[in-house]
Amino acid sequence: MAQGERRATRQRRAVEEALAATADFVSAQVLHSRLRSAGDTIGLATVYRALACLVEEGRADMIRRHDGEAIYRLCSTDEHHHHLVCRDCGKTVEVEAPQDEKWAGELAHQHGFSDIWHTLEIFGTCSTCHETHH
Amino acid sequence: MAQGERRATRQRRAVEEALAATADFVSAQVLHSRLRSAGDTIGLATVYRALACLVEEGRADMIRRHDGEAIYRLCSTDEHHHHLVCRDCGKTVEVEAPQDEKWAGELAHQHGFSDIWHTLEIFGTCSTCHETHH
DNA sequence: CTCTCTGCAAAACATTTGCAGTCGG
DNA sequence: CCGACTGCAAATGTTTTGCAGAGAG
Repeated sequence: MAQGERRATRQRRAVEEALAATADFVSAQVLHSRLRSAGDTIGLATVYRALACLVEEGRADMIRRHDGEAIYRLCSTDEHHHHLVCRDCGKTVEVEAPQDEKWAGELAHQHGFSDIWHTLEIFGTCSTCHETHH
Repeated sequence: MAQGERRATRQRRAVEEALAATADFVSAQVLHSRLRSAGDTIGLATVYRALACLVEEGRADMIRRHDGEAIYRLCSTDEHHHHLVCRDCGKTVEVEAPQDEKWAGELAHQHGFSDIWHTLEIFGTCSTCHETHH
């Protein structure tokens, strides 16, 4: 957890590559089974640990589905942004909210809050999944 | 789950009252221990079931903390709104985002998404907890 | 060599479910 | 009375942790 050094191992690399190969948000579980299917030998715990590192380093985003599962994605930019996520397949579109940044900050400040952090995620069903449904 | 009739029981009422007595978001676990401490005899599973009903009926809101725990609160209005929540004590301020509603809808539509749903929660540390910290 | 990382199995949690008994309407 | 509701314990599903051994630097 606390980074004393942080080593580049085969597994760590594999997780990052798998994450990079996915344009959309994926859960640790899914990522793990993909790696296994691809022939990699890696434990689920290791996937979780690797993801935690990436998030801690600020190289990946983690958001929560409404059902509580955590889903991850490599950050494409350093800037704060939000997502439009398909709740079925996970397909993601990165979007930015015009003035939410300062709006949220000011609002919070007015109420005496500090260390502000905010989420804005839009979930929906993408056209592909919509058709597939029935 | 599916409402065939829905009965008003002592436990159901107790959960709703306890929720009403709390201006802020609370987790099912916390609500349960409060009820127990207050002398009520009620099972944790029942609390979960009661909360699920309230949410289903649209009488309560459920949001997810970043750590994945679900927290609940009675809805004060029927209108869609967002929250400014203290991550330490749970203190909540109800806020509304100017035009996020239509913005999110249009944006999603442009990308072919349907059944839109969105979250916008602002987390921070309220002044009281900020002082308490050190 | 040393110290972090890994795998695995067990543990920790939050939440759900199966069931037999309870009780609202 | 009938069927929804309850408590409890067991089951789930995700994420974390303990530990002995492996491997990066």
